[in-house]
Amino acid sequence: MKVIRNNGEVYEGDFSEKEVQRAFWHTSAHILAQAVKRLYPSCRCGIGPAVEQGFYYDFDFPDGFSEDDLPRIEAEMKRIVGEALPLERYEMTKEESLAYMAGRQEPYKRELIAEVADGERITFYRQGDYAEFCAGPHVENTALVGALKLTGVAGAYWRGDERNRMLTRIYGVSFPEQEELAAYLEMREEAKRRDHRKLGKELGLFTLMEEGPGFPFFLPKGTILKNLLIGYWRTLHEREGYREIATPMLLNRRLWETSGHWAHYRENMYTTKIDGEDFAVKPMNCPGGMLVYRMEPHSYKDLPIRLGELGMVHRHEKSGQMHGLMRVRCFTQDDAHIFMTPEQIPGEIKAVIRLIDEVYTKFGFSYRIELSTRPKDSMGSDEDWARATEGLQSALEELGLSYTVNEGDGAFYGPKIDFHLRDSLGRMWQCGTIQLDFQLPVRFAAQYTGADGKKHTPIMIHRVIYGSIERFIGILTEHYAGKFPVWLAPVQARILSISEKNEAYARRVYERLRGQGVRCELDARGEKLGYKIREAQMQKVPYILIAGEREEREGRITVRSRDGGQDSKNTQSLSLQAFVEMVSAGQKGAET
RNA sequence: GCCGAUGUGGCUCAAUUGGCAGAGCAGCUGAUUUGUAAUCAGCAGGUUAUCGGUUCGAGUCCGAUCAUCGGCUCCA
Repeated sequence: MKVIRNNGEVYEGDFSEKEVQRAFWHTSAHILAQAVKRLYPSCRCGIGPAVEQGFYYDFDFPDGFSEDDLPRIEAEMKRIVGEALPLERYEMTKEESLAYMAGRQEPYKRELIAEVADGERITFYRQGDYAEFCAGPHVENTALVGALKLTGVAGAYWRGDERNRMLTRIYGVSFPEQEELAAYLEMREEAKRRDHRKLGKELGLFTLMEEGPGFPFFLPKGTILKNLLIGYWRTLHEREGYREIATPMLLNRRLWETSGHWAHYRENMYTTKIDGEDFAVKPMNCPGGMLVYRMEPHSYKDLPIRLGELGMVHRHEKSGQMHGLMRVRCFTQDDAHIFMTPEQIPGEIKAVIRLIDEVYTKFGFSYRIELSTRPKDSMGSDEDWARATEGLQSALEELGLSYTVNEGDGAFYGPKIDFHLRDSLGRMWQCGTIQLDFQLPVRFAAQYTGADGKKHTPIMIHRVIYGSIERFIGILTEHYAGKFPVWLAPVQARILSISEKNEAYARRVYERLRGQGVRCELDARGEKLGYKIREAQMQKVPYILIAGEREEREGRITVRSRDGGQDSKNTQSLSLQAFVEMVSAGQKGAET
């Protein structure tokens, strides 16, 4: 497939190449715009780039737009593909293109052109009756788009700024071949099957109620999962020299003024007045941790002090932002605050990065790292920010990790390293974060006595590994498609009786396994075996144990796994002791 | 918060142009005593998210509110 690059050069490559894909999708976006302009001449065009999976185009429809219009547009796009229009690249000066645009109702395009430096050449691409100011690259002909589908409509602010007008964004995907589109749509279906909101309901993990939008209820099985994650976390942190604390949920306004939250984070905080005093529900754990540190004097010999806290925080997120367990209004952070001397910064940061890597690797995640720098609304001196940012950056570089820089995305008190994990739909979610903070210790007048006998201000790290246990559970659920490894499975085994005759034996097996610490359930209902197996498999219980007459005679059980059907690979006859050993081998996952 | 969509028993979904709210699964009762992905029959379950309006009549049309979904913006 030939790609016309913006310098006029023609490059030839396969659709599997990133550059060709982007050009292909970008051309698809132009076909979308061309179709829309043919059907809605009064519509104004914004921008239409290629994205990770497909493309979109932003339009300003003067008369509004609804999803029902998509089929018409899609049909027109197919017509344009059928017309096999060649794409032609040409240049104009800025002045020429502004003059050209003046005759057309395209205020958004004009705005973009006006920002180009004077005297610079501006490229346009033309396909049939449609031409557009565009930096390319493009594929050479609309006929190459063999399969396309418009996948959705959404509002999007012009240039991503919420003060601007909201445009209508139309999303689509396209491929050279029909089969590739079919494969893509099948992938989307699989993602839906893995959706943690669906699985969370089916597996009885959690629920959300109208009475508490954004405040998840953990059901018994979800609570087991949560507690197992916490147990693993505690083991790790004990090994790493952390001590755990628990600070109050509701604290006086004065504390939040000291920390800066009252000034910088107020719109996200739940507040209340009690006996004439303002209180806030904690949106972060750090001020509580600061108070604990400050409670008694410290020597440099005590540092670093690592205080862990599984703290539940509440943040009033705007209504449109909630998303299952991934984005909620109250969540448990696996937080810790590390107080240290400046010399200890590199070692501590690297230790936290290694710990995060250990945990993510254990669950089989690959992750993306971002370094976020000083935001507009922040406190502290430029010098401190520079030192803190440099500290994080050099730790990443010494460990040889690749990362991207996210300008202006830091916390208001310091820069941060973020770790992002992918959900089943390919959306990235921030989980782990390491934030270096020179501000809070000063604001709280935290101190330690140095070797020189003088008072010094410690440096502080805020860090989380899971990020939010809620979000982490959401991602884990999608990652495993609900089939949690044995050590994490809320129910590890379900014992099925075959008839009333062997109910007593099934019950004995159940009691015995429970006594040995296996998380199990008994299904002794008067149903047929096939029915019970079906249910156990749909619940994704790792081991399905059959306790019938034959097993009773031999004092054994038949073990069937949750995957696949009945065959020798999938079923085996075991003694109870052998089964317990098998589970505890899987249980090893809980250890570090 | 913004743009667009959706909201019917616990769950998944029906209900012609506005005309008696229905099914499957789950639940309960009974029968069946079952050998590897759904045994049969009966019963019960609803102020159609909430509030208001139009109409002889509203699940259906209109308005507001709430929640959810796809995005934007923001974030763990």
